[in-house]
Amino acid sequence: MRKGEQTHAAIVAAALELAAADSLEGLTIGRIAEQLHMSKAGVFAHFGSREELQIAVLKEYERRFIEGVLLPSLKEPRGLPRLRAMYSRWIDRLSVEIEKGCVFVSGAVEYDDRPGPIRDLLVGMIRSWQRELVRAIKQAIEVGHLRSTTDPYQLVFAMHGLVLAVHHDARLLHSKDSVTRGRVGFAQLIEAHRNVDQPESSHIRHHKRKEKPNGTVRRPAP
Amino acid sequence: MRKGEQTHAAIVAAALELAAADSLEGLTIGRIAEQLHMSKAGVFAHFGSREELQIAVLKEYERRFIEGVLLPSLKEPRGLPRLRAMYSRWIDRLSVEIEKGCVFVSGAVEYDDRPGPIRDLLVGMIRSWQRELVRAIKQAIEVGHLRSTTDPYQLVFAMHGLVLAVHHDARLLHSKDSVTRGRVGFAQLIEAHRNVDQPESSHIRHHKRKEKPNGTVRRPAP
DNA sequence: CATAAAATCGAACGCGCGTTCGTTTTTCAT
DNA sequence: ATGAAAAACGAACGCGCGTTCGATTTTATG
Repeated sequence: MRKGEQTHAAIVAAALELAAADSLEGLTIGRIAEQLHMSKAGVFAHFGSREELQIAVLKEYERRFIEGVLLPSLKEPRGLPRLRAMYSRWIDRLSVEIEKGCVFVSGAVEYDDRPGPIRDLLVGMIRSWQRELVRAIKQAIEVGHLRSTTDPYQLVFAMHGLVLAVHHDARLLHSKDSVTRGRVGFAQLIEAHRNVDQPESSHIRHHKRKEKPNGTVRRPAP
Repeated sequence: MRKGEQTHAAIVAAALELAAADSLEGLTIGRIAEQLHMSKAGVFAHFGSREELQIAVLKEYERRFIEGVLLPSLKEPRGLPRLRAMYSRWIDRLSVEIEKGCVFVSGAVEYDDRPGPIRDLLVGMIRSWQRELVRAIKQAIEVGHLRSTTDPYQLVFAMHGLVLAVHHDARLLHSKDSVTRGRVGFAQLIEAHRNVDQPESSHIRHHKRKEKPNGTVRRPAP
């Protein structure tokens, strides 16, 4: 049974690569089989349907995103440093994927009108990531890095827009400096919401946490 | 020969509708024929190839965009009013298309990796629109509404990102207030680049134009 | 009204797709 | 080493696609 899992993983890996280039909907069992020197039926047997294969690809993509973007950022201190890390690694990942294409971006467009399990999965993943961003922003407000007037989701909205613009300018318009523009845009965005009273570099954060000893501060009363 | 042009236009109109829902690449001659109660061959004969049909659809889309977004905005006075009108009408158009889908947005993703005449046409159209936005921003700087430190294309980049985010949140995430978020984001963006010395409402603009009587000011020395 | 031209049709072709199924090969615990 | 289980195969099916082509209908002009 070990061989099975092995090729299963190889198929997902190859499919992930093809999906990046041609999007999830462009995935073709024949092309995967060709790249792996297998028969179509051999590839097919591992999943039972093309849709199951697409779902496996999407889940693997999210796994890598969490591992490469979210988890390392959580090691940064709460507030702006962590938020900056999340955005920066997000852009980092995108700028690598720009050569091939990004499954989240192309999937978002392809499945915005195609109901089904794939769409549901994709929406769940993006919502989950946005929730993490909102949480990080709320923490940045709590520790005083961002103004309390900042609307967390509005900021996520603008950040997401910048990411989409980076993808658009780089892939469609072949712009060389789209990644730079994405970073500049974020810097300006943060500057506009920065709390001038309490600079980010101060270490008051730690004192504050001692004043409020209960660990998790998410979900302040609405 | 009059009947020919008539059905030709009807085909383009129907195709435009289908392309909005399923994107340009999802266009199907069979579906168009079905909707028009015609035969596939009858539809096909008007264009000679699917690609020619897609090109016709794209050109028609641009024609409507120029007519509905660009031209009315040019009637607004130069500076912030005109820039605001361009963005506002852009969003207006998008919020109508949100029900079905936007050809520019889906096309941008579908053709970012698919060379050919359609991609070239799409890129040309988007570049052209961005050029108009850059020009409007430069004028807003000249008349003193925006700070001279404003990087025109960086602002276009951020605006485009907001538009993409509106499309994304509305179509994929079914967000009710994505259009509002798009407008708020733009307002914040403009506020960040506003020239505090010279409020938009002042009419100094006219005096300035008398001082510099040469009509077109585009392309200041680089 | 006749008639050439233009428009539309219906049937068929080749293609690649996902999927099915019986067969064959490989794997792996005994 | 052996035999059952797992994995991979090859051929075929049905489907919808863009496209072709000869026949047919409709249009517009003298």
